[in-house]
Amino acid sequence: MSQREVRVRFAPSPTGPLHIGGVRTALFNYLFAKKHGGKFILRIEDTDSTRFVPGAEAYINESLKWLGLTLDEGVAEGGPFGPYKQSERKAIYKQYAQQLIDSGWAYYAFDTPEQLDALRAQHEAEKSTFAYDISTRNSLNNSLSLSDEETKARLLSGESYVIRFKMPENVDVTARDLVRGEVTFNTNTLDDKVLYKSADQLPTYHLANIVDDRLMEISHVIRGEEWLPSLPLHVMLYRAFGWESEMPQFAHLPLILKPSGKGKLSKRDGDKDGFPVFPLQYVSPEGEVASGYRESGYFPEAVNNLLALLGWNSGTEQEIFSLDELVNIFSIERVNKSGARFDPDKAKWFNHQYLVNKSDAELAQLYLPIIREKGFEPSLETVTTITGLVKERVNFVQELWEQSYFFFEAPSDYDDKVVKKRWKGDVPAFIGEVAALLETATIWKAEELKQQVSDLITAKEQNFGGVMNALRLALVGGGFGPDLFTIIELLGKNETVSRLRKAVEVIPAS
RNA sequence: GGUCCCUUCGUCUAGGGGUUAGGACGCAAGAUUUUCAUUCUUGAAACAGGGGUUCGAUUCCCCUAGGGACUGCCA
Repeated sequence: MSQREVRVRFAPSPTGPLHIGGVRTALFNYLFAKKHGGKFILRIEDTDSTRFVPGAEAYINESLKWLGLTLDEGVAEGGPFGPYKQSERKAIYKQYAQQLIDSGWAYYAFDTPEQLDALRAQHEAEKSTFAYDISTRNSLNNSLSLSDEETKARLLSGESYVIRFKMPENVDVTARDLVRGEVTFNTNTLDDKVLYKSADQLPTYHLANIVDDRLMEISHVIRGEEWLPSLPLHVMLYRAFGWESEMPQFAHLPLILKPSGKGKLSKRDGDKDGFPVFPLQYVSPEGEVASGYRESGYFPEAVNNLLALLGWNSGTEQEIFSLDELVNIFSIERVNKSGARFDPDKAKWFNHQYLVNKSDAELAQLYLPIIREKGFEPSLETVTTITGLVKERVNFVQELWEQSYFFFEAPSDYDDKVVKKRWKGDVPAFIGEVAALLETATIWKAEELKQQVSDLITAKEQNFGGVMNALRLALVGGGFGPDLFTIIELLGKNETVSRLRKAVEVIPAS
């Protein structure tokens, strides 16, 4: 590779929230840039004036920020190659489009969208496909089929037009892709793409992308595989401008596929598979709400980690990586070619790993607001202790409550299945005896209490497991929770005895 | 339909001419914790098919099949 500075860009269009496929592309760009000591740039591709969505750009920025993908240059960050928003670069593109016209690589076309739609419909009816290409361009309304006078007259009259690329005939275009190797296309299968539209004085993606990557000195274009079909067009554009020898290198990332069914994951998949497709919760201008990883309780580190392993792997058996570790170990050569199906279960597992690895105190800080919302005001130490007791069994901070609510309030109902299995025979009566025993206890320590209860069980010839489960039922309302005597110690004598008495009174023996 | 891309357990993947084809998620069983979870151990589970090349192909080549992307005055 040359000595050229690595400069990569993430170039979303602000037509809505970013989805995790886009986030993954951003992440890989970031990792690649940082790995090579280069720059990570955000460029807003808002050349479609009709699809602008208010708030989308802010959403993109907030998402990157949440994930810790720090930008070196961008709309808000500025930089020596600005502006970084294409709608603010309007004046730049026109001359490049003109350059292509002048050199014969492009032409004016006056066909209206309606006319083209009609042609497409007509061809479809005849089971063929309409393409604006070498086979049809001479019979359509453009500067190739019209006389120079006619073209000039139409332009002068202010008739709206479009500038199309004149795809040359029968050229094999070979491009090198960093993940796929060489890819070859023949220009006969390509059409004359629109590069510029007079209606809003803006280029289309294709022109803007080439011009900006050139002007911003982008060294590597890392984008999704959905762009692979336009690679030959882009190469031809570099060729047409005479920039081919300094063209960026390309890497097309495999797609992220839906967990169920077929096809690539899309924004419209929303929450229907029970997991978020967006980094942050998104409320559309129409008021529709789609959930986000952040609001669902995912840690940003976990999201980065799980996304990194979708389409890339280190070649080792390590699966948990911090962002810094990823930067160190990332390489584009180890990116996979095939699409990866998103696995919601594994995503949760990743979050679990990060959650468990956080200190009890740190998690307690995150858990405390939830407890307060429920109306309790425990000390941070208490919450820290409780968090440590149950964190192994949850994937998300918000699940901590369902695993530990009984430390704060008595169960209001009891799991039927457990009642049926454990609350029978002379067990309820014996629980009453345990209550009486505990009431007289003088040393309120888990080990001590366990000893006393065990002695009572032995003396009364009860079954240890059965009694323990019944106690558990009475104290937490079900068959779950951490070590029982730890719970009892934390609950304190009054609360423990009162819960046992209440259970004996309230739960019908079966 | 056309063009291009892809194909190892259900999923994410390692591997790569000779391997008991490895790991992770999930699933199942067992152990331990005289209670729950954790943890541990074990198990089931894959080279899409057919042709070559080769002493030998899961690995290299070709074909078929399957999947995917693109096919807009969208990105």
